[in-house]
Amino acid sequence: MTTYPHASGILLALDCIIFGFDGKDIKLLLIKRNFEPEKGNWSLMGGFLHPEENLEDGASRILFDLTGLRKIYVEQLGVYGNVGRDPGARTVSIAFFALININDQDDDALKFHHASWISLDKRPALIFDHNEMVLQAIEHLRYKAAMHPIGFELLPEQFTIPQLQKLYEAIYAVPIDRRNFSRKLLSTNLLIDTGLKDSYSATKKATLYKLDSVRYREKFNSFWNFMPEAKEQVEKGDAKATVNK
Amino acid sequence: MTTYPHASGILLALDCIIFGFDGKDIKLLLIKRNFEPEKGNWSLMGGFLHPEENLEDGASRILFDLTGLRKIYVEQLGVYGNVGRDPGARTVSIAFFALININDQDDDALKFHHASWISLDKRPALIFDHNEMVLQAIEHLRYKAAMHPIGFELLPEQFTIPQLQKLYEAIYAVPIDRRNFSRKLLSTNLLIDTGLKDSYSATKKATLYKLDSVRYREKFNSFWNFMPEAKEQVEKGDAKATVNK
DNA sequence: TATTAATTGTGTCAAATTTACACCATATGT
DNA sequence: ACATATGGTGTAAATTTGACACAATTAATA
Repeated sequence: MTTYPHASGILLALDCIIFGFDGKDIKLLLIKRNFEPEKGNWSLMGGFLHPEENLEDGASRILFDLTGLRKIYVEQLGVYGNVGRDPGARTVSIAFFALININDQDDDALKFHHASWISLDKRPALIFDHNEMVLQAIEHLRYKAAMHPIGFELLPEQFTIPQLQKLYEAIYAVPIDRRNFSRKLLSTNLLIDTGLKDSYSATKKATLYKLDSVRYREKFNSFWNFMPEAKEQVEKGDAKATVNK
Repeated sequence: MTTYPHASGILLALDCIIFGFDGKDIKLLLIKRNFEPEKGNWSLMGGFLHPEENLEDGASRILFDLTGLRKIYVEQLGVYGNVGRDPGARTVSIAFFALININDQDDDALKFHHASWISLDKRPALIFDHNEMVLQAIEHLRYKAAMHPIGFELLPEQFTIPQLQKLYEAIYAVPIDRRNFSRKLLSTNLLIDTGLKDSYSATKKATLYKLDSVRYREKFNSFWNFMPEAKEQVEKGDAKATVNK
């Protein structure tokens, strides 16, 4: 600090907004804070940046601590630094946006931190400005999903098109036409047919695909509008009409 | 700090990537640093966050200091915090993305800071990780402009469609078809015809429009792909063909 | 003052994309 | 075997985009 005598140090926190998908709803991984201030209240998982650690490494450390997972998809979301946001001290927090496959994480680690997966629409009020962070993260998720096929991080490595569609429908809370979605997705040539079929589905087995990661990186910036216009769109005729004959 | 005894303070810097447009090229506002380390070298304008100041206020303070302007368009771009990025001390820097109308700023303030507007493609190497910040800012500018009609902050309050087109062409370094651009833009109903004509243009006066800010905010998230496919597209026939007769 | 050069504004048509559907296939349980 | 539920492919109409021609306006100039 001798180089910059007039500057004063500030506490730098890292907070993670962690999304998961259970096949039906988008969920958030939240913890019950076990230290003061705000002990016992719901919060994002976070921690302070270590003096000898890079930002993304700090975020990964915190995510590993909570989930037992390495190589989680993380990106910066924004910085929150309003004076007084944390009554304990002047802290500035970097919010990280993380996507994980809900089935991969370590349940014991979760229990240890009093963490739970909570549906977006049932989430409790959070401490400090964590509510704002979550809102920004949701907006970011929608924004990205609108023009890129993202969300693969939220699904197993092998997934079906109907699964991906349900994810998109959850992100936007809007029904999407099955056939148009499928066509658009396939036309990207981003999915590789594994030749396998989903063993879980109760009726006709859906094809399992995996992401062509190389192509995905290359094409990521040839954006497509990925969302259909958000208007009511109920499946009429079609299946119903096929009943009897 | 008594609340968080295990956390240690870190220096928090704010650096601004400032874009301007002179009607032809996108320019960056850079300064010659007048203190150590790296004294005399090209740098982004920056400063340290004050202990009692919000982040955006800090950025605005720094921008005002350099340009003499209030109410500059600013948004967060990202945080740079690699260990060793600043050899003087462990500092973490928040990069801010700013757009200003190049004609508005105060020349005296610029001189005081040894600041210059420099075309993107002629920019010198910058200190620390400022080069990365600029690259990210350019990418951000292109990304945003690809799906939103942005850039109004880079133009005067009243502007013509050809001006806006030149801005887009500068952002992407790609020629755009005049008629298709105009049609697409007008179809958004985002521009209000002021009834006035551009007095500067040498030939036919172009219509001056202003932005419908209310509608702009409302429609911002009904994204359109705003960029034409980036392929060579030369105007053939047309004007040339009109020569003689 | 009529002509020329440069630039702006509007229109048109073909191609590509999107939307809104129908139909068929496959698996399961009765 | 058949009813039911879900997955996969096709197609015609509507909309949007891309690639152009042509007419209008202004200042300089012949």
